[in-house]
Amino acid sequence: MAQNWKRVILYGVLLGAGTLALEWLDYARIARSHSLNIFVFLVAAAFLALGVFVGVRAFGRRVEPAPFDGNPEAVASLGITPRELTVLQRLAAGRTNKEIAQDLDVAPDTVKTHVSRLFEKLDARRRTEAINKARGLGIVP
Amino acid sequence: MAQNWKRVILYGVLLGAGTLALEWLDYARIARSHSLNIFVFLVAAAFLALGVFVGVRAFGRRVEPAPFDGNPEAVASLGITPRELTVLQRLAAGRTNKEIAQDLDVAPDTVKTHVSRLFEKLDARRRTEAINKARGLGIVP
DNA sequence: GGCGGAATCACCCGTTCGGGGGATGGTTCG
DNA sequence: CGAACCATCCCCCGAACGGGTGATTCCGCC
Repeated sequence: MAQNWKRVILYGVLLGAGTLALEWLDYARIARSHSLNIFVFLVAAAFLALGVFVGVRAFGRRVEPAPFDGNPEAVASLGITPRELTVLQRLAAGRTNKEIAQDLDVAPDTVKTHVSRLFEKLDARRRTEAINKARGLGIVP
Repeated sequence: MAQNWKRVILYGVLLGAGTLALEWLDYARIARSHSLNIFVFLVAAAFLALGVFVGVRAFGRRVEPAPFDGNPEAVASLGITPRELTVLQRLAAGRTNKEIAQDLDVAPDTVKTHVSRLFEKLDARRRTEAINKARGLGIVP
């Protein structure tokens, strides 16, 4: 949300810059010395291109239910600790407790504890359930 | 893909219509009787709006890796049977073998067989792995 | 009419999960 | 300092999972 405002301002500035650039061209002189048709065509083409660019950049993609930004809000509101988050990411990657333990260089029992806590915080009883809920929250891709 | 061509043609026609509309306005007369500034501004604004519209419609969203259409091609190429597919969908929903058995009104051992075959066909050794691969192929949401 | 694929079910066996419980260090904060 | 929290590890135990093998039924197809 915060980024959207920045985006709007950015493109507003871009539009202003484009307008100023046109002024700078001293278009009236061009229009007098050349065909008005050509000048208007150039203006139209330039703004058309600018419009396409702005349209794509400002309103393109998006919409996807969970854009996956790691959703720090959800992580924080659920009280998921950093260590638990790393475990959750590997859990969602389909790794076993033992594999996660080797990845993180800890004992399998430690991973079990983290996973159990994750189950509580995500209100899940199985790892597949935890994966689905984490995905639904955008915590995991 | 086929729809994209239609889309390109449609917007091409739209652009042509816009240009003709401008001609129809007898812009030269307007330009002479009013300020050239105003006229150019109007043209720019109109094409800018058109550009945004075209940009959003032609290039908006898209891109999502697996649009999820149930991907019948992948299902067929992997030789996944209809029954296995229904099992796979529930498997991906995070249900246990026993729950799936109750859903489909069969014995748990039957579900185990289907799941084992799915593992072979998806080249997975764990259900979490199977879920990820099926998702990557767009077979499940 | 037999042959193969599918769906169904069964049994065995070893591994993994998941739920208890408890314990130890280290930090941070009041 | 003590409480709270985090991370780490241990043990027990029942349930679920996964691999292997085999059997039956049904159906379509050559």
